[in-house]
Order: sequence, then C-alpha cells, then structure tokens
Amino acid sequence: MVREGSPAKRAAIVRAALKVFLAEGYARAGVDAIAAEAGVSKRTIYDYYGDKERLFLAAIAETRAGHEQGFEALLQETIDDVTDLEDALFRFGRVFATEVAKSAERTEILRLMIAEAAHFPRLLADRPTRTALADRLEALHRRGLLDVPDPVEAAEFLGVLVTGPVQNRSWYGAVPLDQDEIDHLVRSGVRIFLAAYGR
Amino acid sequence: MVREGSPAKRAAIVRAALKVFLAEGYARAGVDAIAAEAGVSKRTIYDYYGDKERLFLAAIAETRAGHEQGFEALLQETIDDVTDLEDALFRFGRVFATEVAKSAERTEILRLMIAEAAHFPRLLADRPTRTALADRLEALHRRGLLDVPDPVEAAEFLGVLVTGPVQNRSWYGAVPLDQDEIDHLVRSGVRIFLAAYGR
DNA sequence: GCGCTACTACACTGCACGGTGTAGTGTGCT
DNA sequence: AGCACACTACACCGTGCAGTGTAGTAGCGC
Repeated sequence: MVREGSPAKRAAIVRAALKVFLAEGYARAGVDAIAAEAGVSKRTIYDYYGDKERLFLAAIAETRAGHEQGFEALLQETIDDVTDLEDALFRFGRVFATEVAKSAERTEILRLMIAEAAHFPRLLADRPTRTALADRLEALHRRGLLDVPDPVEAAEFLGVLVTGPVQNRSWYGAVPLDQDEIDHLVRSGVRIFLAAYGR
Repeated sequence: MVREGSPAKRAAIVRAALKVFLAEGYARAGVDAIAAEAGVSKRTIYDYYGDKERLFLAAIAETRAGHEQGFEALLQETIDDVTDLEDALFRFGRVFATEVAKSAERTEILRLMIAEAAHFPRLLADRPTRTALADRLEALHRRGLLDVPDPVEAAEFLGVLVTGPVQNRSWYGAVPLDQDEIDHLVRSGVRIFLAAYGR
C-alpha cells in the first residue's frame, strides 16, 4: 500500500530521515523521531516508503546523488581551465577537505555507510567521484601539466592526500578542526602529490 | 555489585563481546548473544562489567592496547635498522595495509569506533600509532635518509598513503581485496612518499 | 560435614520501537 | 452539496532486549 504522494513531502521525509540517521545511526534511529522531524505522521512515512530499511536506502541514495553533482561543479570551477596547477589543486582540496572536517553531511554519510556497510551491502556501490577526478587528471596529463600514467590510481592518491589526514584528525567529522590546520594539511598533501606526479 | 572474578573469564567475556560488537554494531549487539558466545551466563557479565556500555568500552580498550603492541613490533622489525629504505617502508606498509584490507579485526574496530564516535566521545583518544611512526621518521631524518621537517605530519601522510586507497577500495574491510592489488597500491604509496620526503 | 564463593539457569520487569488499523479532518474537484 | 483522496492522530500489537532477582549447584578450604 505505497502511496506516491507529493515530491515536496517525499523530500521533507527524506531530509528528516537523513538527519536522524546521521545523528543516531541506523539501529538507534526511531521512525517516530523521523516523523516528528519531518512534520509528518508516522503513518505517512510507512505509506510512502513501506519500511525503515527502504527509507534508509532512499535517504542515502538521494543525498549521494546531490553530492556527486556538487563534486562535479567543484571540479569544473577549480581544475578545468587551470593556469596555476598547484593553486588549482589546493583550492579543490580545500573545499573538499573542509567539507570533510566540519562534521558536514558528506563525511557523516560516509561514516554511516562505513558503519552499515556490513548490514546493507547495496551501499557499497562504485565511487563516481573518483572517476570524475581521474578524468581531470588524465586531461592534465594530456596537456603536459602532469605525469600521470594511471589516472585512476592517481585520483585515488590525490583524494587520500587531500582528505585523509583531515578525516583522521577529525575522526571523520566527529571532532571539528580549525581552518588553519585544514589548509595546512591540504597544502602539504597537494605538494606531496605534485612531487610525485608533477613534471 | 561488581565482582572482580578471574582474569581468564574476563578475557573470554571481552573477546566474545568484541566479536559480537564488531559483527553487529553496538546497538544491535545483544548481551545475551555475548553471553552465549563467551560460554557464560548473562548474569555473570553484569556482575563483571555492570552494564553494556562499560563492557563495550572495556572491549575496545583491551583490543586497542594489543594492536599498539603489534604495531610497535612491526615498526621494530621493518623500519628500525634499515638498509634499503624503500623496501623497508614497503614491507611495513604491506603488513599494515593487508591487515586493513582483509576485513581484519583492526579495521573493523576502526569502523566500529568511527560509527560510535558520536555516541562514545571517550573513544576519540589520541592515536599512539601515529606518534610511534613519527618517532621512526624523525630518526631516519637524523640519519640523513629522509628529509622530514615535520615528523608527525609526515607520519600522518605515510599512514594515509599506505592504507588510504586500500581502505577506500575495500570499504574499510567490508570487501576483500586480493594481495596483488594491495601490494601495488602500497608500492605506489611508498614511492609517492619518497618522492616528497626522500633525499 | 559446614560454610563460603563463584557461577548458572531462568523467570521476570519495563520499555522502546517497528509496524498496523482506523476514525476523523482538511482540501480540492465536479 | 457530494465525492475522493491525502493526511493526521492515536491507539494498539508484538517483540526484542537491557537489566534484575533468586533459587540452586559445583567447587574448595576447613
């Protein structure tokens, strides 16, 4: 008995669900709390999504799709049409790492996915952001600005260099870091990347 | 009414608790299941540890202490008394990354800590393994084998370079990787590190 | 044997929570 | 007005589970 309902209400439910799941984790999160947060009756949630599990998966999928778009936009505005390569990579990494360290939705969702990976195998999809980044690195390689024989691997390392230390020190967003520390770590990460992959 | 009991029984309980917590996560894990796994009555668990939360924290602390010792031993047998630096770092990274990628206890516990970080702030202690690694890098710096002005930061990056891609691709141990892929990623990570910090 | 301690087996309480059923209300369409 | 539909409010069921209380047993020192 799944009602399709209005897109606005679906969005409200999914947003509320994400918030509660992120704060509590899947098992602790209560559907009553989600309903209250969404300003919707519990019954409506069940009419829309059937059960808690489907609601969870929908919330994750919806949000991840938004993140991919944001990531694509960030790539366009920092790495495409680059003049100063180090600066471009730094600006890219800065935004990315700052999201990570500020207990932002992005990292929390990663944390949630890691936590629930064993219980929801469907969460372990591919990682489109890495391939999007790899495409850019390959383009920079063709333009002679980088020496990147394996763009996918290089994208993996760039991502790790730029976000890894920030993730570790912030415990995946659970402890906030100040911007100076983030900037410093990102700067160092970019330098390391260029030392290895620069011309 | 906390009984101190026998060390052997405490160990059995903690081991069983860890197993169930790792498999199920904190909220889903049932004390009955832990009791069954430990071959002990539920009542005994409560007599020993008081409540589920304390049992959880004890299980984490106990296991982490063991890991620190193991890490220290690994450092000694790979990085101390080094002749071929790249090879030494590779051997170090290989063991470390393999643990990570094989869904081993070590990563699962990290995953669990990440998942529960928000609910158990006491889990977010310092990270003694990083400082242990930093000490070694500083020694290599003094011996003129590396150029490491900030050993703590360098240790952060070495750790990230060696384990990051493996963690990402294996979804923190949820998906096993084959040894060739691990070796390749570790090799690349070490080369990047040396490109940035080598003499 | 006696007493003490550690432990088990098990029944039980209280509660939180997933999920359902239903009566009633608001809104918009014809 | 009358109908259809979306939604809410709320009561309700079943269950799983943290935590407790207790009676009984096995072992051990004396």
